[in-house]
Formats: sequence, structure tokens, C-alpha cells
Amino acid sequence: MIKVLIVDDHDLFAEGVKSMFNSDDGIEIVSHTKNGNQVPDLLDTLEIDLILMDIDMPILDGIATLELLNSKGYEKPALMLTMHQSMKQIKGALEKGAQGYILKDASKEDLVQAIVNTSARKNYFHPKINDQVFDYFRGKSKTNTGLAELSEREKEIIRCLADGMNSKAIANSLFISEHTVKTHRRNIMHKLQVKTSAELIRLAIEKEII
Amino acid sequence: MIKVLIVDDHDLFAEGVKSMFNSDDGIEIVSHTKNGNQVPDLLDTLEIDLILMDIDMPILDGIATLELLNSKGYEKPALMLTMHQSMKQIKGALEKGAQGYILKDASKEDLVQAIVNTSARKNYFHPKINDQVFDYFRGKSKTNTGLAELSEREKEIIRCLADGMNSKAIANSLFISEHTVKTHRRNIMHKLQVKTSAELIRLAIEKEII
DNA sequence: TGTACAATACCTCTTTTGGGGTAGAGACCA
DNA sequence: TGGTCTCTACCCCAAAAGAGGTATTGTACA
Repeated sequence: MIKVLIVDDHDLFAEGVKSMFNSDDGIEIVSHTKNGNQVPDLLDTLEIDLILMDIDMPILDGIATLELLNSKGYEKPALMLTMHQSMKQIKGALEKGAQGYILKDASKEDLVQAIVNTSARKNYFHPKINDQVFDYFRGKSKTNTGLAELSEREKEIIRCLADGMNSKAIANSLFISEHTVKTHRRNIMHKLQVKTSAELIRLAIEKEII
Repeated sequence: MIKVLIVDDHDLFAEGVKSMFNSDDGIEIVSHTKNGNQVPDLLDTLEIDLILMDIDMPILDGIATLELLNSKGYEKPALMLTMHQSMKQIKGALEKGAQGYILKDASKEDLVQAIVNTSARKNYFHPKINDQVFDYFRGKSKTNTGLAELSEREKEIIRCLADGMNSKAIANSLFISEHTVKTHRRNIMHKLQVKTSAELIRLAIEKEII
């Protein structure tokens, strides 16, 4: 019997998954929490084989929870659940050592397979994700084709723009000259090939740069 | 026994809810579809007391499905399910005659109560929603406090902005004068209380205006 | 029939963007 | 040690945005 801990802020979803499994499946949901911070305690007190964790959560999101677990030395396999096929999320989850990634529109069979695989420390990626991951890393292995990478400072500037700050306000807020901010903005717009800051923000949100 | 049809593109969620109920609850999930277009057929062929429908769906979303059902003369009560507490969605659902509205982070008890109420044609609104709806209509009854509503034309302008068009390009694209576009933009920024178009786009995406 | 609102259009004005250039300091890497 | 990259900073200038007006249509609703 594979003992699973669910970390998800949607009670209904968690309860649903819980009642979906019976002893025939060889899977048992032993506990459920909405708060990533509680995961270490639960791992200490309960016998758990796998963490089934949502990425989009309000208090501590799935990626941050993985980070927390890593920092505390926990090494339970984690299967990440999400609504979106966001490359940023996938990348974040992989970097933090997630064992697998499955979408919420998967079937029960998919989920069972994912749970069986990941609890045995075999990677599992939802078919829809697989291609995307492959394309992404294929893209990376080439000479940086496609979308240019933004530096941290540049992303910071974008976040400020999204908050309604103009160049002067950003300059004050980051303790740099307005000239510098304008240079950054110019470089960002060139890298992302956009002509207005409005489009820049849309693209940044779309690509989850911010 | 209340017979429920689930309309939701997330298999995992639908299957979960399905296995959550047994005869003791007096609730039975009789069918499940991912596609709103199939709902009329299912209502014709199956005995159904309540439609439990997700709002966020790819092919035909929940609101559009309600509209379809209305236009075809169906009058089954519908309980809308969603992830977000978006006022736009709530408003849309109410306008199309939804009987209730519940969030996906509700508990099983909440869902049971919602199903019992709405199947009996009593309104049900998730507590988190209730306040928001109340505030909204209270706001409307007063002198338009809070977030102002945007007209269709204004939303169109926002979508153009998000696509990187400037006022001149928008004017050409919509066959109106550049002056008009600038007036619209001014009105939009005032209504949404933002100071830059970058912030406008962020807000528009956040509030799902576009 | 009057009121309200959306959409249209024009005016003026200052501030900000967007696009072009150049360039030094510091980090990182081969 | 030289090359590359990031962050920094300045110059210029035309175009656009933002902020304030006013005003005419047409539609919708009470």
C-alpha cells in the first residue's frame, strides 16, 4: 500500500482524490493539508511514501514547499499537481527535485500510474508535459535560440512596471539613475521584441517572467 | 436521491467528486462530460436533477453553456463551480440564471449543502462569495463605488493595447479617430485607477477583463 | 420624454516613452 | 589576459502618453 500525503488548498479536490482510492488500488491517502508549512510535521508523525502536492497554493506554494523540505533535509518523493502547463512551474518543480508532474485534467489511471512510478522514485511526467519539457531543453541545448533570457535586474524592472511605476519611480525605488532604468527598459523591449510597455507586461505575464 | 451531472474538463476532479458520494449522502453523480455542448443531449437522455458545472473550461465555458441551455429552453438548476472568486464570473453566472456558486476549495459538507439547496431551486452561494456579491450590489446601488465596469469598447481597446498597439494603430484598426482612442484610454485608466498602461494590462489580466 | 451612458471627436498642455548612440566598472570564465 | 555580460550612466530627439477640458451623436431605459 502506497501511503500518500495530499498538499492542496482545494478541499474538494483533496477529498475527491481521497475517496477515489480504495484498497484495490494499492493507494491510500493518509492525510491532507492546505498549508505547505505543515508538511515537515506530517512527514515526522505519519508514515508517508509520497507527497502529492498542488503547485498553486496561497500560503506557501508547491515549489516553495519543496524548497522548504530540501532545506530541512527531507527526501520524500513529490508528485506535483497543477492546472497549468507552465514551463516556469515545471522548471521550478524539476529544479527543486520533484519526482513527477501531472495535470489536474489527467484521468484516474494516469494518476495511479504517476503515484506508483514516483513513489518508487521513477520519474513521471504527464504526456502533455513531456513534449514541452523536451522542446524546452532541446531549445536550451542549442545556441540560445528563440526567446532571449532576461537578467534578474531586468525582471525586477518589469515587476516595477507592472506595479504602475514609471522610470523615475523605479529609479528611486531601486536607488539607481533614471537613465539606467531607461536603458534597462530599452534592452528589455529589444530582447522581447515588443514595442510598448503594455505588450511587455502581457508577454511577461504570459511567459510567467513575473 | 439527487441525480447530478458533472460538467468539468478536469477528469481528476470529476472522478474525485464522483467517488466522494455514496447512497448515504442522497447524492449520485450519474454522468460526466468535459464539453458543454454535450449537456443538452445528456439532459435529454438521462434523468438529471442538477448540473454541477465548472466555469473555466476550454471548449465551451460554464457561462456559455448556461447561455446555450437557456436558448434551448432547458431549465435545470445549475450549481457553478470555480477556482476563482472573480466578480466577472459570478456576475455572468447569476445573469445566466445559475442557482448557486461554490468554490473548489469548499469542503464536502459545503458541497452537499450546495447540491441539496440548488437541486431544490434554493440559491446557494459559498460564504466567501456571499460577502463579495453583497458588497458588489451594495456598491452598485450606491453612486457606483468601488471598481467601475468597463464597456465592451473599452475592453476592446485594452486588448489592442495588450497586443502592443499604440493609439494610432488602434484607431486604424477600429476605424475611429485617434482622439477617440485617447479618450477611451483616459476613461479606462480613470475607471481602473491606474497610472500607466503597463499597470493597466497587469490589472486587466489579473481581473480577467481580457 | 427626459435622463443616463457609451461612443465618438476635438482642443491644449506637460511629462514620459521609445529609439538611437556611447561608455566605464565589475564579475565571470576560458 | 582578453572576451563577454550585467549594471550602471549619460547624450540626443521625435513620438506617444497622460491629464485636463468640452461636445455631439445615438441608444437604452424608466
